[in-house]
Amino acid sequence: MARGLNKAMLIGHLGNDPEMRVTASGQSVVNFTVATNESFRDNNGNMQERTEWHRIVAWGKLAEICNQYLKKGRQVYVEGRLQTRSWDDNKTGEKKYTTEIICSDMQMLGSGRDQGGQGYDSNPSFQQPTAQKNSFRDDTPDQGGGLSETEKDDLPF
Amino acid sequence: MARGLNKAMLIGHLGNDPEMRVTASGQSVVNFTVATNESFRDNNGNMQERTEWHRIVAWGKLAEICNQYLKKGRQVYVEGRLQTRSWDDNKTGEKKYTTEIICSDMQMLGSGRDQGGQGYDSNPSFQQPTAQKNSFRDDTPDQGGGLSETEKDDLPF
Amino acid sequence: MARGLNKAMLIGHLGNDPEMRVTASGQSVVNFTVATNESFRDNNGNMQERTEWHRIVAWGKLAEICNQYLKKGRQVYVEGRLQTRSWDDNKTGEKKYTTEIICSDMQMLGSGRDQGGQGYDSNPSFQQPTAQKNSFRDDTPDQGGGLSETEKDDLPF
Amino acid sequence: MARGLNKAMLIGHLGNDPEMRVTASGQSVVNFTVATNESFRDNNGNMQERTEWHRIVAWGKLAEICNQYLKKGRQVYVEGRLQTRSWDDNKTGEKKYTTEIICSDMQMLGSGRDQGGQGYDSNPSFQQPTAQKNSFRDDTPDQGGGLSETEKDDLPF
DNA sequence: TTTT
DNA sequence: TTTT
Repeated sequence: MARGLNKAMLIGHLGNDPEMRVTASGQSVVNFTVATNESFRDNNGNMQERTEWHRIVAWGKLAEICNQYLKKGRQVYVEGRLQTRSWDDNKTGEKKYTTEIICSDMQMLGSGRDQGGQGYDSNPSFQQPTAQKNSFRDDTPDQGGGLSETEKDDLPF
Repeated sequence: MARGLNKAMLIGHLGNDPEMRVTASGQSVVNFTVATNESFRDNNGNMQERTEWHRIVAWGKLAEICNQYLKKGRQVYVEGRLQTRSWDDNKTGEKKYTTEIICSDMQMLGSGRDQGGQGYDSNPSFQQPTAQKNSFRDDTPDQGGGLSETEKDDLPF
Repeated sequence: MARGLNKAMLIGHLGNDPEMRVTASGQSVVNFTVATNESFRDNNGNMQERTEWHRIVAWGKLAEICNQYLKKGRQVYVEGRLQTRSWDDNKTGEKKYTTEIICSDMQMLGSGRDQGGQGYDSNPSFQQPTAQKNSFRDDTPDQGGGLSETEKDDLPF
Repeated sequence: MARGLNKAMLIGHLGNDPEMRVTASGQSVVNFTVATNESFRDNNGNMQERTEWHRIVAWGKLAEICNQYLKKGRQVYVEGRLQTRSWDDNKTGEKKYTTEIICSDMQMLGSGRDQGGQGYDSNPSFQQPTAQKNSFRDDTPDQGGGLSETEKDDLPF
């Protein structure tokens, strides 16, 4: 239920295996990072490469799919909304911020054959997992925003 | 020149007037914030509203258009790529991060009549500004990434 | 539940009032067109304008929101998936095709004050309609694709 | 140079090898189709698959890259704008329409190792082609729309 | 800090 | 920390 648009779309590779946990209220949540690469010609005419790293968060059934099928190195499409969280750094007492993509859609790209996966697509009975944010979720209190403070304290990041 | 996809798309309202400056090398750069609003029903069934704030950076001709036509409160569509910058906080000596959207396309939404603009669309000869990132730029060193360290030190954020 | 990505995103103005109907199975469906404008410089250096027309279809609760709040001339954001239908032209016996955007998200843009609407935003108690495709729908057979042939014959376009 | 937004984004597989030609005015143009797949549960609870076919057109340098590197079966990301063309069917004298995606960005997905390509990524000196629509093009008369009638008659579709 |  |  949006007024306005807040959308991020990435195609890149996972920088680490997904890290999964369950909140106090029983919600699954997964975190991973995705690198997007861009090449451009610098002032001297040489090709340069820049890598941008993105923090991805997925909830519920989508979290479980990410946890089960994604691995470090895997190429993915990720769609979601941008969210900036703040927290107090205990050491310095300062407020810190981090921007994450709250994932609502994920697609595995490539065949998986050479992506370090556990070979799901060599299994003929494999059903490509459906990675759209589970729809019964869309009308429920929004994850992340709707979390109780207890749950927020629980978050592994 | 991308390998992969790194795209953000917003529809929201400016939280402040654009702030423009020119780098040491003569590049125009503008900064502004955009709020996206989302309403959702909380655990108790009450409508809640969440506002997400986004930091927008535009370069070159697009910066000048943003500076000239956008005002606090104006509704806009913004498209760009996500970029996370880090800097050293002089007070604490810590590394800090901020994520921005490097704007490549901007569209003004609504009629402008009631958006605090300077009435550009009451002028019959007005040509809606073209807000696509100036194209001769696409092959040149990418702004933001391609900046010299001097210019980076110069940045007003 | 997608494998792959099939997404269209538009910002434009309605070319007609939405046309609503209910299928034999009781599903609401609405049709309208959206014009997107593009200006470019032609070979002789003159500014030219091109208008592209898009056919939009919405189902269920989203159809009802579109029908209730959208009017010819209104500026909207529309997101959906591309779908090409074919039918047999009775006169010529030939197969014909049309491509539509099956809408999953709609946002009204601008204030509505000068958009020929029925003044919803002058009503202080107005709650901006939520235009995301109703989520309980996402797990049901997909509309449009899942229609019975009877319903398809029924479609008003 | 847009007023409004007209964007399509696909991830899918090529249904045929790209077909390339050069217009009378010397512009390269390439055509290919992309299939996007969607799986959903039908009224009887069985998994169904739907395939949607999209017609892609690319111009200029991007056409040449598509022609050189894409093959039937290859997985790609395609971004572009929707354009509906009409022509007179000589047999029936009727006007017919087709909707295409005028490609402005293309990314090859997966490793290419198992995608029927000519093995470009087994070549260590291979530089991933840059597939963004050539940027000097953005300020020139828009391809497709800016074509002379002669060129349009020439088009191979 | 925006907007409805 | 990914990938080509």
